[in-house]
Amino acid sequence: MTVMETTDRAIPADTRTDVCASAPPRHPRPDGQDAYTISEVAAFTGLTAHTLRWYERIGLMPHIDRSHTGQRRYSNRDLDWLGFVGKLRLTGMPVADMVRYAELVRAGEHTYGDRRELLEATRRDVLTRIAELQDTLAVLDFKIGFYADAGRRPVTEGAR
Amino acid sequence: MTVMETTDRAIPADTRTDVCASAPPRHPRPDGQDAYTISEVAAFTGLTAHTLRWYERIGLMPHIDRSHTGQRRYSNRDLDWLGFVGKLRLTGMPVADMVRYAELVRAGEHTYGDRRELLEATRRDVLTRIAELQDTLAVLDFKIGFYADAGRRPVTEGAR
DNA sequence: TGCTTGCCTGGAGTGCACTCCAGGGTTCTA
DNA sequence: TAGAACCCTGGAGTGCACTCCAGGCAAGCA
Repeated sequence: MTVMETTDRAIPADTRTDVCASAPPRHPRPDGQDAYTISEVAAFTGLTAHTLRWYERIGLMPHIDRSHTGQRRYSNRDLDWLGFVGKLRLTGMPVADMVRYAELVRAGEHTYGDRRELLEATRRDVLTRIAELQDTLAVLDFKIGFYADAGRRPVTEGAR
Repeated sequence: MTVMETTDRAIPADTRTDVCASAPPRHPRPDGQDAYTISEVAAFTGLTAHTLRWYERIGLMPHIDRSHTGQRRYSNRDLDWLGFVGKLRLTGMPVADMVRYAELVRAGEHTYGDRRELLEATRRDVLTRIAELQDTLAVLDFKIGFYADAGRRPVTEGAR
């Protein structure tokens, strides 16, 4: 195990639980299992099997194990990665940028700096988006307030 | 003036400034002018002229005045509307839903209830998105923290 | 043994939100 | 009054992120 794909993987197993306590929650998944079919993963993640195969094709996934007949067998590690990708997707990050991050992860530890930069840029984007949304919320509240008032006023007076 | 297109328009001119004081800020625009060419509006809003024409085609804009030669002349009211549309766009609302809202506005005052419902649904979406983004922020901070630590540790120890 | 279900692949298709084009008229500045 | 810059229209094209299809292999089971 030389390359880490998500942060908690880098931590030795004996100290793992402590760190995971502060780590974000993972996708719900059955215990004691580490090999899932594509349809199981689709059910866990909410993505379609099509999308999972497509993610692999474009280089967004690490290498996925295969059964002796060639069917995909996803590991818990893959599920972690998909969980993170899901978060990035929520930020509106283009898939191409996620692929770039995935490439950095595959490239090894010497890309830590680049990875951090990319995540920090994403972080700034997220903060901007939150601010925009809060701004929008204010506008919505203003308008909703207007319509609420209008509903309380007699129909003939007020807006016109 | 029987139909209001944005809330502040419904308020008589003499009481307007009071209400606008609590209203969200508008697009910056020159004073004492109420007719803008499409390229001026493009500059104010950040949209392209193409997009502005397309918005009109799909029914997202109210009727836009024309000069005697047929060129569009946008009013301050149109700019207000575009500002609001911009906010809705930030929420990720599909254009089709915005068109629906625009239709309600065109339909008249009896759609106040529907408009309010639509805005309240949007408000709920916005709150959900903000929560998702804050969640994502936590994940990003966790990972950024990891990479920051890794940078402070000697290369040979730590992650592996 | 046949049937259903699930999975595989490369490649084509879809929906959304623009974005551009061709061909032509209008407005501004020198 | 000429040339550049701007604006008009209908319709076609683009990029993104999936989404689906055809044709075929493999496993479970009645």
